[in-house]
Amino acid sequence: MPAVPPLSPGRRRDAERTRAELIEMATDEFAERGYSGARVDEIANRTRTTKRMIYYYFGGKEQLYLAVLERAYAEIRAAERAVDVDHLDPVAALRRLAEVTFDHHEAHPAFIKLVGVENAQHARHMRHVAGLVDLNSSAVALLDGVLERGRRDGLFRSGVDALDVHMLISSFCFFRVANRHTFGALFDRDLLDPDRRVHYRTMLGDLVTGYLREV
Amino acid sequence: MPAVPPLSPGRRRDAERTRAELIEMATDEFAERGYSGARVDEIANRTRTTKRMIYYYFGGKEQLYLAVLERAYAEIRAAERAVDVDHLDPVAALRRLAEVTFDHHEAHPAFIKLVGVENAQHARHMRHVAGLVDLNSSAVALLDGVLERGRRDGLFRSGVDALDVHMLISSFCFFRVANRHTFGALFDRDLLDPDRRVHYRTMLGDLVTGYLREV
DNA sequence: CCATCTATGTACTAACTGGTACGTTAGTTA
DNA sequence: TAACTAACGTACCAGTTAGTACATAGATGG
Repeated sequence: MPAVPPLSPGRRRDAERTRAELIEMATDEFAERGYSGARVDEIANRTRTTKRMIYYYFGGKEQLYLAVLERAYAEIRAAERAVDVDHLDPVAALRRLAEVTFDHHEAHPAFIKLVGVENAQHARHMRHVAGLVDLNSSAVALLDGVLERGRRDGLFRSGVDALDVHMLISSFCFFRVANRHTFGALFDRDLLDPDRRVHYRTMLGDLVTGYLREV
Repeated sequence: MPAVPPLSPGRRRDAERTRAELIEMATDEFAERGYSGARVDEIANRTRTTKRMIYYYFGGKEQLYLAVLERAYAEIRAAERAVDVDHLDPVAALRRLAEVTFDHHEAHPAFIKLVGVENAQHARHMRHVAGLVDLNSSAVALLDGVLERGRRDGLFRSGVDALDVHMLISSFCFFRVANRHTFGALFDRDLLDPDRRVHYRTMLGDLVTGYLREV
């Protein structure tokens, strides 16, 4: 008789699965209702386990929230690493980076909401998540390399800070996702309408490259 | 004996003052803690009156929040009306409009937070505040007039939507205020540092006029 | 100065909510 | 297969919080 797989799919007790399921559902709940609005009971009810397990694995609501933040940023890390801009000319590379951010924001609304939740709390929790600073700094370093290449080639003007460009890209992408509801209510325009997606994606590229171009 | 002023400043019972004070403090509390995070008791404690008055004047937490939202937008309405761009050339007018938005965002962080709170709730309450749509539409109409003038003078390229320009301006200003905490934590840069204020204000003007310029 | 209504304060309650005490079962190992 | 431990579930508690019943004092008109 061959040994059954060590972790069968119908397994009753599976620490990893329970943990992952809690984080998954907690992500939605925290993103949807904010930190204090999120209900521990509701998170548990969405899973196949009980509230008790939140305290067993994480210790409490706050630590669960921290775990959610950590995983959300870890996912972005993975996505950003996939970008390879070295074989593109500076202008195309800049556009590519902006587009990756654009796509990422659109594909991860829950993450965007978590960023909003964190800011509402003055980023108090985020400071406790190790490695975040290094991660994001490297993203800016990548951008800085592209700008440097562009300056050398005489394509970009000098005196432009990479972090400012990153901020510009982020602000455009963030606003489109985060504020779509008030914007829609005030101007009757859905910023996430698929028919306008290409338009805004191109607009962002035009903005960024336009800002870098020599006058 | 002359009659004392009908509404003396030290007046014990003053419905208007009590109402206004409640809205004032509720604005801070809702902006700081979000809708569900805000505590009715805390709002009352910040005023010279009691929680009872919230129910007496507004009916409940939700209606108080609505009153807060309404007043916040009414204040902006007044500020935006003060802008007079007709005597400026299109490029200068465009910069001026962007700067007014920039300044307004910086001066009203509580309002920015309320916008975030509203988006977190899918703008559910905002739809019930009458007159908001007209107000904001007129702001875009103003912008549209400037763009039209610029096109006629051959200064701006055609095919640019006023609402898109408005979105660009808003996104830049909004992000700088709303996300300063996470941005500061991740990149160790305070976006609201007074020393960088002029830089970002100019950057926004460059961005907008650059986007409109013919290539 | 009296009658009346508006504005206000106090003291509650019912429901909610994060957290926990305690018992039980599944998987593992000797 | 017995003993042991990690994983899990139930039932509950204590603190909090939006909302309210009720009493009362200030303003106002006659």
